[in-house]
Amino acid sequence: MTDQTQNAFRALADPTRRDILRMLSAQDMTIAQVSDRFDMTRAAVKKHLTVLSDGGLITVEARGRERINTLNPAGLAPVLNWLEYFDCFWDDRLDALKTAIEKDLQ
Amino acid sequence: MTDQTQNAFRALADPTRRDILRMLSAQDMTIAQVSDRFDMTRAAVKKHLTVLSDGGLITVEARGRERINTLNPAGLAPVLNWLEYFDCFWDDRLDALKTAIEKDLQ
DNA sequence: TTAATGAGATACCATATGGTATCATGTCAA
DNA sequence: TTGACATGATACCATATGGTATCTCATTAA
Repeated sequence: MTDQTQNAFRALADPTRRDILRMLSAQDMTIAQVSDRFDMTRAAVKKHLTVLSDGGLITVEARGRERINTLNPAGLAPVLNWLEYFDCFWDDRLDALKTAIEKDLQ
Repeated sequence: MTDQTQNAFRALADPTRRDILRMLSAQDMTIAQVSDRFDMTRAAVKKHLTVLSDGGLITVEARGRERINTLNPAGLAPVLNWLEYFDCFWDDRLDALKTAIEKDLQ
């Protein structure tokens, strides 16, 4: 398996990082903008962004003295690819899965 | 989101645990059987199985003095549910995603 | 009954992780 | 030029994590 698979799974393992991804899905943000939404220091948020970048889930682009963080949905590919391996089980137990999803949504 | 979401993502974050899930997709296994396939102690494997169980990704059933570990595909539901949030981006960038998946498969 | 065996429980260790504080650097604006 | 500001970098801390060793318990087989 590629290293990206591990890096992506690791990046997704933290709830703060998953929240950041959702925020970035709405709009690109600077580090300061992301930090404003969390009760932690900018340095801590910066660390999370580095992990997300290592996982290929975001891209960072310099714009003057700012750094624009952008969601990179393609970075989820290794994760989806790994999960696809279990598709055959979902065929068998699709009903149970759907029920579980609906329950989780409640 | 439910606690199961966090527990499931955390369980998937370790490569050993992902390997265990793939093994269990082929057949149910006792702790000893799983341990035989890894270069680590039974106690370490047992810890991983506990994390997988906490994440709802496997079920454990006692049979005599053995414990049968079984894959629970439905436990992936919270993960899939979370990932579904990004479906709208995949619509936009489906080609890039497919390319990324194919690249990851190589 | 008595070992042998599969698993659970606990203590312990090294390192990774998530966080802070602090200082340095580059860039924008007056 | 000179601050002010967004970010980078480093050192440091507490706790989580992945691992081992060891002991105990329950069950199976001789």
